[in-house]
Amino acid sequence: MSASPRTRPVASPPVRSLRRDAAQNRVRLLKAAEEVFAKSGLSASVDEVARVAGVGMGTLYRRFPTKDALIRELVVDLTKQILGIARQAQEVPDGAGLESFLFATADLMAANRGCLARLWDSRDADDVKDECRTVIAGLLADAKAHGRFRPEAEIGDIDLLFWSLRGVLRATQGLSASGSRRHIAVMIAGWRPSPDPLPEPPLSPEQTERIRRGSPSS
Amino acid sequence: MSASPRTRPVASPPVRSLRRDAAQNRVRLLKAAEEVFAKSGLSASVDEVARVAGVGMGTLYRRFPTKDALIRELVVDLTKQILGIARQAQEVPDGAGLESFLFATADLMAANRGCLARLWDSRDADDVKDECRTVIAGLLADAKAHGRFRPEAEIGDIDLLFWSLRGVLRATQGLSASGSRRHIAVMIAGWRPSPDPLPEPPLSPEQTERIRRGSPSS
Amino acid sequence: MSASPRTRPVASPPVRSLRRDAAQNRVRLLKAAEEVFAKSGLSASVDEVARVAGVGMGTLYRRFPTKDALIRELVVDLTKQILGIARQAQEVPDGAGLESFLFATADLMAANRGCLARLWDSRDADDVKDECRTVIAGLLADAKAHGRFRPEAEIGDIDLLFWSLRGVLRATQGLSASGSRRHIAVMIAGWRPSPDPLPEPPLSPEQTERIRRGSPSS
Amino acid sequence: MSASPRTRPVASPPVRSLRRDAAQNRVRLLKAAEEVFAKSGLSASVDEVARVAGVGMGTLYRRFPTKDALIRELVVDLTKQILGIARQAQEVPDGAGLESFLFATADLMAANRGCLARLWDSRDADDVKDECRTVIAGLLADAKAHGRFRPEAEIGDIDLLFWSLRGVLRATQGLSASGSRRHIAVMIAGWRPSPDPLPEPPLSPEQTERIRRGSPSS
DNA sequence: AATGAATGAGTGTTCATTCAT
DNA sequence: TATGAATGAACACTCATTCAT
Repeated sequence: MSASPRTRPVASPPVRSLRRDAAQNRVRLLKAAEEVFAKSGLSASVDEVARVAGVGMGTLYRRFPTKDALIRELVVDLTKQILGIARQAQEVPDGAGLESFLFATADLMAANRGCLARLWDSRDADDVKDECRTVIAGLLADAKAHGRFRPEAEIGDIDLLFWSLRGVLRATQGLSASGSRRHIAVMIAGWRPSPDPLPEPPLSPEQTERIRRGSPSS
Repeated sequence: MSASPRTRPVASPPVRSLRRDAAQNRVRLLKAAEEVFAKSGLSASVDEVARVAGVGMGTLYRRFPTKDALIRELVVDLTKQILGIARQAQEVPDGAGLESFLFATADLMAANRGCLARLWDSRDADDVKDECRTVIAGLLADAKAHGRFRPEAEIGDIDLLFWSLRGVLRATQGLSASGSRRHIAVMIAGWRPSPDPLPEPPLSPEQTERIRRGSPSS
Repeated sequence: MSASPRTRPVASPPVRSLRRDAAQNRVRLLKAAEEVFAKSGLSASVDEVARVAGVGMGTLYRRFPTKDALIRELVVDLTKQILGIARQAQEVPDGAGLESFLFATADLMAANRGCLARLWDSRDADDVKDECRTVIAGLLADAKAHGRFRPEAEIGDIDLLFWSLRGVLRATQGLSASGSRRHIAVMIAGWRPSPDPLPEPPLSPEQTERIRRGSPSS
Repeated sequence: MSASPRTRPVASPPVRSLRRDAAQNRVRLLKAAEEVFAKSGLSASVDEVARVAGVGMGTLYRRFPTKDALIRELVVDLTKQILGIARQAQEVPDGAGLESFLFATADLMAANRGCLARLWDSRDADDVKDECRTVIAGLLADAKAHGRFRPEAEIGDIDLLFWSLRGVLRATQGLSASGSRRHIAVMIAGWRPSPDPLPEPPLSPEQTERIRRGSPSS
């Protein structure tokens, strides 16, 4: 809090930093949005968000031009955290990175249910998601190389896995993350190498892409 | 089913077809609702449903007293079909009934995405769902007895599986059922008996019940 | 009920008589309308009226071109009955005709509350009402001549009295006619000749007329 | 009230007049509602009220959560004014308070016809109405004690009187208050002590209560 | 910069009236 | 002719967004 060496010099020009209270309001609004959307879904009113944040409507709309932009910001934040987790998982040895990534992400999502509905099927934070995807692809390759995942597993299967996880999290709203952890555990078991091949082919990359690039639904 | 003498000749018109029109409209409305809700979610407007069905607002409200009742009807119809599938699955030998039930249900749900959001977390058609659950519990016991499912599997895990399936179906809107079939295949593989125990405990029956009896969310 | 001399010959052409069942439906509808409107006000739906009458909507609209016409018919019927009472009151001796007319009319209205809201301020049955007014004017003159009513009483004061009576009947819906009878009694007492003149002038005939000819309100 | 030092100079604008606008709109809405309901009845649409007030629908609903609440506010306002009049009437000597109360109330109601339909048969402002009733009972007792009202007069008869007054006011919409004043004058004359007893008994308190506590009708 | 009042298009629903059967 | 299903304009009310203060 003191003027430590880390503090960015006041005059730094490239990103015009928000004034202290403005930034505070921004954070407050994001927290309130997460809370409100987690409780009542994305159809909750912006008035409710502003009320919980303790700011006026005008302030909300000064920080975020539309309700959609507010949600998008939640999505971007969450995506960035997931990317962080994925990168940490790269350090895990013996091809177990993917698994630890999945469990950690499930826990993170359980604590950030507000914007899950928009997490994987909107064009928000596409660059971050692309990077995330690259890292995950590496984790998957590593897992397969170490014999922890079936060789048939493709990156699109991780999409499937996340979509299914979202379904579990949506249903277990208000409960602990144990449901989603159990779900992840079963899915990982399903992806372990096995003499029985999967009877169903994977989604084609085109299909997956169409979904990932899809417009945000209601 | 055969052309029995009782079958009225196709061309006879003047019999009392008033009801037939009404029934036609009913079906048209349900189809339109399924289509519209599948595309735009349950928050789609009833005007849109009526427009797609090609009828006036009043007709919709003559058949279904509220928008909710319309959705409920979709849910009830689908639940009944699922129960039918479950019963057929009871005939499948060697403990494979559960698996064929899961694949068939995934296909059915893929063709009826409109009301999935209400399928498992509303109190609609509770009696049918309860019966469904009983049949499924039998299928699961059978599968476990034949060594096709882990002994740790509980009925609540089937809930988890359906919630995850809903997530996949929601994400793959507009696509074929292949994604959901692949997901089911992986999950079944995950439930196959294995020396590695699942690291996570199941949801308690109380938790599952709380979700199943929950109020319809947005 | 027998073919008495008074019975109009069946073949009489000038008014084409409705077929028996049609006339029955007409009566049933009027009774149902009276009942429904008395219970729920004139804003009750025509569906309800048809339902209570036990006929279809089409039948209702065949007999009465609009809801308004149905109400008007109730008004006309009631007005005719009031005219009948007024004429009978002409036979009462000693200037007491007006008073007996008022009590009798109050009772009649209490039993026909359905259309009271339209009774005195619409243009329905204007000819009958005009005749009614003439007879009442005679009763009033008679009452004044016999010293039973103040000489200051004018025909417009009878309008006032009926309007006030309607207010009482509206308020005492569901109760007996005793409230309205008491009200009439007090008003008659107020109109008895007295040394104290009324401090307020009567409504001008123009004002009264404007109300009587007013458009039907909601 | 005088130009005290505290009075802020008229021209000072920047003080915090947000609330002033809101209050202005509130008053404008109440005036518009009164006007619209007086002209078209309580079934007039809220759009019409908003239009006449010159504000958007949202503003109306910001001030009053439902149409009913708007009407209720009119009722409450009017009831409070009536209570004020009743209290002033307590100062009138010689038992004439009730009469001056009745005339003043008739004038007030004539200027506030919009919500009369709800004034006496809803549970709005019940506490104010109860107090009003107590004061009126005192006025009536005083009038009887001074020989200005028949001893048979009961508080329920004042209800009757007000119901009848409402009928007159409803009918004389668009006219001056002279009709209602004349009506009050006649009723007061009718309640003057007289050797002729009223031929009808009063409403029982139970009956009156049932009406006063009745649900709002259409 | 912050506030919260104002806006108005949109929602679910009703109901007088029409019309196919 | 009788039926009741179909119609659609109208209603009460909501909410994302704008704007005066």
